[in-house]
Amino acid sequence: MSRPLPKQRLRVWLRMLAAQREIETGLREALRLKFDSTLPRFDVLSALDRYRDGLRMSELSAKLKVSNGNVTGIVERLAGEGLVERVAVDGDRRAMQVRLTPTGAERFAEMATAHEGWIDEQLSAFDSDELEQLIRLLERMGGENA
Amino acid sequence: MSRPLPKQRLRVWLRMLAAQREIETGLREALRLKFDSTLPRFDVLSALDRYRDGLRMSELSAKLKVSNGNVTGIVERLAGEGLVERVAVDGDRRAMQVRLTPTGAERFAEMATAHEGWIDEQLSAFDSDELEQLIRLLERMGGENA
DNA sequence: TGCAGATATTTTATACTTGAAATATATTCT
DNA sequence: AGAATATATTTCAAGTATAAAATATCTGCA
Repeated sequence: MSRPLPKQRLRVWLRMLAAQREIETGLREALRLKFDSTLPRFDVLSALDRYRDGLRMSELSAKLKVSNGNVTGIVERLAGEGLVERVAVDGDRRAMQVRLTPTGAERFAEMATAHEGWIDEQLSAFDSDELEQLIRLLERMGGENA
Repeated sequence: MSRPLPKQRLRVWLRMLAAQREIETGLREALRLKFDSTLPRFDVLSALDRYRDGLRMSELSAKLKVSNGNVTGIVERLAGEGLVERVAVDGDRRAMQVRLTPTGAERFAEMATAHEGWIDEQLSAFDSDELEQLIRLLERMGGENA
């Protein structure tokens, strides 16, 4: 005799929000204290680290699933810090290619190491099997995505 | 021969972020289109709906786990829409009690019904057993919380 | 009583986020 | 070529979010 499905689903959703918020709060603070940075900036650096040739603004916002205007601001700040650079795309004067500077790459490497450690702590309660279970379940959440 | 634990944990985290973002994007848009409202506002109304006598600003921000200043702004807008009201707490002139207006209660009831339906859709892939599994796993995520 | 410290809330500065409008450049079609 | 349309990006307005400073009030204690 379990509760009705819709309520159960709602409960899962609320629990997920809570877990996420808690972990994110920790990450945000750690990033601020250790690197004087933020999660959105980390996300941008992370995407650019994976694509060393750089990405266009629109590719960047597509990868991160945030709006174009949003990326404009974050990249602007990262450029101000000397961590990324914007170069003209030849053949299309509308477009901008963004990529890590050497400093940015170095910086990101440090941040990524720390980041992985923090997540490892936050999810330390789970063993390999449980993590696999989680992945499988989470992959089916929302819709038809990777 | 599975991948190292820290990487696996990172993968779970990233997958969780993705799922959450996707669902939230849908919710946000639905709330905007159907109710000309937002998720943060919904969250505040939801908390006040559970505590019909009202909550103080600080109780509200504690429940929602957002900063005090943040709640100030959201409540201000909700008050402007006539959905909540702020009343002085007698015995403590520093404090403010916030509660739903009748209009706010009505409005929230509609929103809550729709909200539950949206979540039900987003998590429609899961049956009762899987939802229980998810709850149990998510409850262990982060730290020592409910 | 009166003041030192604690508490409740708002204000401020800064950043992030979106959706929509604006700008600039490309492309397509006749 | 020139106009209409499409694409890439930025700008804008509004809202959300935090941390820290400022206000206002309360409490406990000398």
